Amino acid sequence: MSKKATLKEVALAAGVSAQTVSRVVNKRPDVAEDTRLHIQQIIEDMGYQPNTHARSLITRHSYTLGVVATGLEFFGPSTVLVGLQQEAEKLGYSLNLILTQELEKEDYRHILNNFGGSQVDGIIWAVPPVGDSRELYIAPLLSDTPPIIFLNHPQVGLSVVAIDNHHGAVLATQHLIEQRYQHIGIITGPSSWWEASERYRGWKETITAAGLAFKSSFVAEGDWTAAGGEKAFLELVEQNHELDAIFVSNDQMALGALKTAHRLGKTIPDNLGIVGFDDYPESAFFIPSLTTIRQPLKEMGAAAVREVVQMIAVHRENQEEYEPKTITLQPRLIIRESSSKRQNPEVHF
Amino acid sequence: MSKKATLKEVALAAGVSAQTVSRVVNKRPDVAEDTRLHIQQIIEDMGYQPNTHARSLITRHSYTLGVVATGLEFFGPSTVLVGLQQEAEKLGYSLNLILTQELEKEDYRHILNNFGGSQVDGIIWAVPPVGDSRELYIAPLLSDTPPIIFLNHPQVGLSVVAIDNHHGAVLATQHLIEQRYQHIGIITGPSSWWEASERYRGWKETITAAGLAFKSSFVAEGDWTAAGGEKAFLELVEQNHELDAIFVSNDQMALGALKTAHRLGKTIPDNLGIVGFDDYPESAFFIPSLTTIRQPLKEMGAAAVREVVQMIAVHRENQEEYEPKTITLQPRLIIRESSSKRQNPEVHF
DNA sequence: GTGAAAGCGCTAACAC
DNA sequence: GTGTTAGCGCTTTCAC
Repeated sequence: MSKKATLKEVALAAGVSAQTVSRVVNKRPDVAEDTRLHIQQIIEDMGYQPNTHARSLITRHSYTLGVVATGLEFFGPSTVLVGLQQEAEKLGYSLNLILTQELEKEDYRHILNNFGGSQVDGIIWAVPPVGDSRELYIAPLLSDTPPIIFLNHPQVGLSVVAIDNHHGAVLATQHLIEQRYQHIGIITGPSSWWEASERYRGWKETITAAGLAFKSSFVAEGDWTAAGGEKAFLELVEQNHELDAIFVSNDQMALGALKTAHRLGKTIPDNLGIVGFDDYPESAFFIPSLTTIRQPLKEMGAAAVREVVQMIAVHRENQEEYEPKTITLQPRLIIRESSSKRQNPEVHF
Repeated sequence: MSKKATLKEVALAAGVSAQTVSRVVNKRPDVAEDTRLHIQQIIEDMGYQPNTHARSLITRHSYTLGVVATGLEFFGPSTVLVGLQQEAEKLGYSLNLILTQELEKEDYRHILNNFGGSQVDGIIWAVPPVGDSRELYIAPLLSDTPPIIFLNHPQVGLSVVAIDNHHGAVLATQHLIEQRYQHIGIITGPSSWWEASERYRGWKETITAAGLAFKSSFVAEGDWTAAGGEKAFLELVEQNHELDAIFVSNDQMALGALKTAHRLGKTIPDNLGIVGFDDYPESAFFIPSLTTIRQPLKEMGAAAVREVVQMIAVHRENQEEYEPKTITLQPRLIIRESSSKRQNPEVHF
């Protein structure tokens, strides 16, 4: 009982050869029905579980996916992880999880080496690109790694699943314009983040296209946290008395903005319209409830797993490279109180 | 380049035996310094990575921990996971992550079987006990599993790392009493959850000990969500006009309560004191900011990993069982605006 | 349908 | 210090 049963032991107990047991375990058709039933019974009785390591040693695949992630304390990344895990489980894969703290070069090489030894069949890169870090690690990645897919991460010549951050920002800004706000500022994420700059781009293009004023003082940089949002909000309103709406690049910073607006006696949405980004579960319960952009996070995780499993299959059959693919998912606007001027009926001229 | 180098190939290239290379890879002392340097160079050149599966096949340990978790979309569980992963990495272990959706029997057996085959050295059970589910799966666990540790999960005769939920509730309730609130209600989590009932117990004992009124109408059950908190809050205030404080069993439900109080024109903290539980990162930015109980979640994860690694070591040396241990971590009170009566100076008679 | 032999990549035990 | 032999638990190939 204490020691695990092996294939050989099952074979011995069943009075057949190891191969026959192997056939039963792997559901091969070429086993007599009697034999199969008999062996299945013995397997059940002995509580036999095939050793996946021994198996993968010979089959060359582990049915394990390596996931490199970060910021799991936050809603976004952890929701993506849920999507990854659920889809992986559905497709018979398990997940080997690595978290990074710092986003520097040394780290990455180490992680990839690590995956090299642990025989993952594919890698899902769920660490956001910050600054020029992607230039740093792209080179060592290209040779000798299993299929790899990047999440929310522009990569030339590699497969990517991304949410259309630019379009999300456009939706948010357009909505504010439709609500007849005229002077629309932005609180961005850290400028070194790709996602932050995409959202900024969407905002800027939209207000410019609508003929609204663009001033550099309309832009304040936050750090994704509520505290940072508070600080950026103060900067913005102190420097721009005319501002009547702000697109905040995530919900946490928007919460900081909401709180500070409340403290300053600015009425939202009447004095000031606010739209966030992410759709935290709590955002519907902020005071006032927060209009925001919902991202299909679980779907992104699931799509990444599906794609990388595809890549693995192709990689195995033909030795040739898989055609890099970019899958883009669309976010959508969730309208709540923080952006709906009450005295402004929904009339557009 | 495309095919991975093996030990044998390195040995061939270095003109030594496989064994010697193995010694170098495993940092054994009994290798001549010259040989070691030479081999290390070749290893570097060939980009050799030892195959962990082959290794664990023979050493009998995989340096992998199985983690069974759920609710990773939420702050608590995902923060615990961060603690788990960080400590695991520190100790040279990687994580094999399984998420459960439903908390029923079938599921569990399947998961454990799965771990059986994938050669995890230990298991961390991070799924909260709900109802009598623990009775259902405890039996099959006991035989034939690697060392296992439970998080926030009472288990007779097994190792556990838990946060003292009861004490946290005592802290919260005592704080409200010190603030001179007199009629203190509670919004609980689902009664089938162990954590919820522990918090309830702490509240009840504390108000009773203080000689305050206990009425069954002072208790409303929520479902951990903000929407549930809203509903429970309405029940509570409609049925008890005298209520002047509520201990809410988590911050999300507290947020729902805060919003509803605001809508009903109840002033917090003056009309009504609120204390939450969890200390979400956002709780400091709620309106008003939320007094709450902070749990050492990362520490819990880290402690669990340390403990299970201990258990693995003992399990390997002496065949005898490891002495089950219960590690209890203390939460602490974080005082903010939602519980501090302004007109009430801190005078105790 | 079933079995025997060989070997995946590595390390344990022992020889020298 | 270093090499040789054996074998972890499994699947593949090929024989019968």
